[in-house]
Amino acid sequence: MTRPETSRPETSRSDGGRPSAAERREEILRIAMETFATRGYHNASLAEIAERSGLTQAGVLHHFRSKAGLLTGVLDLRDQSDLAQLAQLGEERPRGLAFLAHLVETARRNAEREGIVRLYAVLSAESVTSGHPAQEYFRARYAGLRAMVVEAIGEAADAGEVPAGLDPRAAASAVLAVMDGLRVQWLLAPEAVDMAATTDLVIGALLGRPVPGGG
Amino acid sequence: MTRPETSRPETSRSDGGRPSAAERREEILRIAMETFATRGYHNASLAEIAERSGLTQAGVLHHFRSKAGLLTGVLDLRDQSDLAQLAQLGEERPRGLAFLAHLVETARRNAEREGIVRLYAVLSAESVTSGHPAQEYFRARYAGLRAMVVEAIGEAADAGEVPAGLDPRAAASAVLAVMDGLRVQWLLAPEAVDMAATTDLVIGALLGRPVPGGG
DNA sequence: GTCTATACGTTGATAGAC
DNA sequence: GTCTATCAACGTATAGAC
Repeated sequence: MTRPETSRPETSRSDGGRPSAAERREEILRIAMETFATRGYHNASLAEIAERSGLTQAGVLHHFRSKAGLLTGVLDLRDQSDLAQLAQLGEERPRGLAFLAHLVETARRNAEREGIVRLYAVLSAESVTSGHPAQEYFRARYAGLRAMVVEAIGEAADAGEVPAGLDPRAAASAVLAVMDGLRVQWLLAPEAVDMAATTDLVIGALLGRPVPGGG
Repeated sequence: MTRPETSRPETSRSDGGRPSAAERREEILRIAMETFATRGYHNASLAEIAERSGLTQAGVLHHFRSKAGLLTGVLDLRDQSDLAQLAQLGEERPRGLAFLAHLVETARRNAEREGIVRLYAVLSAESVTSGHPAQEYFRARYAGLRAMVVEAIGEAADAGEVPAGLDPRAAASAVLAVMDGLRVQWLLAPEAVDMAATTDLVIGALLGRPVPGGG
């Protein structure tokens, strides 16, 4: 599921010539992602996305039938993004503690991908507003992510790596919540927050791992 | 500290007659709060706020000079809200572990105040978008809250209630982050998330408190 | 203090030429 | 596939009557 577009070979050419329709779509999506991340969905305008794409507004709407459709397209580009890539890993994802370590690693990488961080921070919260076109996307996303973390905690528990009384569902919510919350704090004050270290701190604490240098 | 306005006695009357200016302002702010919480700032319109207030749009702008001014007014109403009431407590706030317990209590109460939860979830994330009028407010808010939690952890540490190696600043970010992140998850799926219990779980884990029923 | 009227920009979307 | 032209709707804000 990494390629939502049906890229027809006869129209796809990556040389310096005129971009194919698929390439245009991809370019528009890339710019739309940045714009939604910077402005939020409602405050972003097709005109701005169009201008930055070197097209007119009508040109953009030739490739995506509506603004909401454009947002959907951006969210479907999730394979490059953030946590959601984990959903792409399918059955090959890391198990148990390794999965939780993967979350920390994701947080670390995200500190160098502000655009992605911003996109998810802004859109996930905006999605709770009434009638937001991404509401179902985020509801499903959180449900899926929670289930994955619950599963990983279960695997770790089977290996005896989790304190006996830990509620896996609460812990899963907590891990995802701390990652989300850190994004906003980090965007507002990057020097004051270490997303990876703090995520690791919480995961370690939940698992009963001794704090570094302490007891 | 429940009355931010300087209520001038000669204009303030709470009988059934025509509302005073101060009462009008308060009513508009209440409705604006709900509207910003439901729609977000950018997607909320003065027309909707006005209609729900029983005024025209021009009527609303007589009391607040601009939409941004209205948002500022809403945020200044923070004494009824959420975490921010802690900032109001000033020197009388609970200390050490009691402060952290207060955060959990706040989360518990918030489960019955969806409007406040929604307002802060939506606006805090929206504030990271470019040029957002509440950006400075939230930057200062997080800085202040982090400092308060750091201080509380320090007090708890002095009482020997904190693991030796715990980084107070990371822990403070983590506690606030988990509370923020839980808000979004809870708004999207209230039955799947227990904000208070999960906040308590994280705080307890960071403090090295044994998990309930386990060890 | 509230209204009507209005100015004036911006929005998303469509129609149709090329 | 991209454009120009156009649209109706909506946005905030102001002026001025009452």
